[in-house]
Amino acid sequence: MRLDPATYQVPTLDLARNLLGCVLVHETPEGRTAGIIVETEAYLHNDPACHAYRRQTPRNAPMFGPPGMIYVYQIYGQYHCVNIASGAEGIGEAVLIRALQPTEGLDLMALRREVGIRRVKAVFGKPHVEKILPPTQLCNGPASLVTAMGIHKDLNFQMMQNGPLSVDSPESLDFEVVCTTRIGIKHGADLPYRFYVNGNRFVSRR
DNA sequence: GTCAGGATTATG
DNA sequence: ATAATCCTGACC
Repeated sequence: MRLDPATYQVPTLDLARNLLGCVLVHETPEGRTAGIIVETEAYLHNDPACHAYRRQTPRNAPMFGPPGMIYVYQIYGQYHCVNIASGAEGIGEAVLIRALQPTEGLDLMALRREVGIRRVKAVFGKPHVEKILPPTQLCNGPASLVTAMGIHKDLNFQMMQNGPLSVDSPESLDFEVVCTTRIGIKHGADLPYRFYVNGNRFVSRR
């Protein structure tokens, strides 16, 4: 069942924490994929690592939308990451989804990932070699999970409260949360805005 | 118009 | 450790 809309109406750091254990679901013509959110990062309006730190621009506009708005952006020319806008409308904040524990559509996820890998290999000009991705490597990074879930830029500005991409209520809350510094950023690297499920094997950078 | 750089990933 | 890759935002 989809999260109650009120769930998104909390401070961004709280949302990042509360999203752990919830289930990200994407319904597409190819099939349904889903996974438990096991790692997130918060990006606040007064945080130098935040895309919305300076001003509102065409790219970061979804971050200024109402809580629950989807923000998909491209990074390093070839990857995409998905965020959920948070905080009051007009304030640019969001939660980055960094890793999932896959629960549904693992075959479809593997297929989507394989196509992505094949594309990378083609760029390198090397022959394609069949690669078998274990479940732990299907969604263990922000760009990996976006590929596995079939998330595209066309979800930008859409809402988690309705539409094909959604977050469902947790099936279990029987886990401990670890809070540490974020990954892959230069500015604000010392801020403890990363949250993950303690001991979970599906978290990135294990 | 120009240009440096990035919330990553796969490979060596 | 490093290349791949291109869009975005800053600046002139």
